[in-house]
Amino acid sequence: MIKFNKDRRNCLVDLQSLHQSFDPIVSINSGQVFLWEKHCDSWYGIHGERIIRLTMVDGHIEFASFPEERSCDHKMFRLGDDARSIFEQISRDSYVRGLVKMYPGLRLMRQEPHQCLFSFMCASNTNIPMIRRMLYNITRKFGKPAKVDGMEFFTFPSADDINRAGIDELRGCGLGYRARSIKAAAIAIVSGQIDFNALTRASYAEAKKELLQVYGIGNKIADCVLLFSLEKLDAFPIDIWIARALAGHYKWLHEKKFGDKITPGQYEYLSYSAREYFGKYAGYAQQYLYYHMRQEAGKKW
DNA sequence: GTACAGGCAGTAT
DNA sequence: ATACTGCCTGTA
Repeated sequence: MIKFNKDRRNCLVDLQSLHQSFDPIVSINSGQVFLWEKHCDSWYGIHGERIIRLTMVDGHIEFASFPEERSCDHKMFRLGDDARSIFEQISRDSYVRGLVKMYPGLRLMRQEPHQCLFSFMCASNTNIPMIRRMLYNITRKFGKPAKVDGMEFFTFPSADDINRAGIDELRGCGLGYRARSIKAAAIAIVSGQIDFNALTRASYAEAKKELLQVYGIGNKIADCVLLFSLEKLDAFPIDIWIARALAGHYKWLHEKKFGDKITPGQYEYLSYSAREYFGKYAGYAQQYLYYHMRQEAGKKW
């Protein structure tokens, strides 16, 4: 079964119909949500070269990818994860335990690394509607058109596609100063300086070090890519929302204060502490904290 | 007008 | 190490 909240970006999916034994529902995390749209009874998303469709049919979900790819759903929604074990781990913390019950289906979604990286680079110092606009423009300008259900979508361009574009063309997508960073990231990927497969096999520390070499990639963006795309489930990205959530609920963080910006020192302290505290699935805990903060704040996606 | 939005890099202490 | 600043662009 698939459920849609009133706030249209939040998409909940029943996993039982997707052959997951443990828990019922999955929700799309913030990173990938940028390019999802609802048309009629279906949600359509861009996943690299593919268009994804989720449809509610008689109480269960129908998953489709265009072009079709076997076990695409399995990969995207992390159906191979041992959800029970993960929830047990992060539920050692009583606050997160409450959130796991409150949002029983929230999960991580596995994203295409380059799409994830470019998306979070667009997200710096701006808001969701702007991010959506930038990415929408990028897909229309550099992606390939793909027709699904009579509607025209655009795939997410490869690093190569982006690299072929000039910085001015990128700016034309409304990226502003981010154009330079995105170009630099595209070059890093195309040149092989950043090798996502290698980084997936590498340790958290090693992979993060490599990502930070690239112009435009800092702590936050690196941790997002590590968590959402490079299998580092202990990565714990810190943004101002998470920082507030941590400060509001965890006494052991109170000695450190912060204003509306997070300094590198604070980032290091918060992220490291959270990884130690929540354990090897800290990133899952992060998603619960993040999601709850956004719900509380009543932000519209 | 001006403050602000889910960072980052460069420069100066 | 830490603090300060500029940066595109749109909205309130």
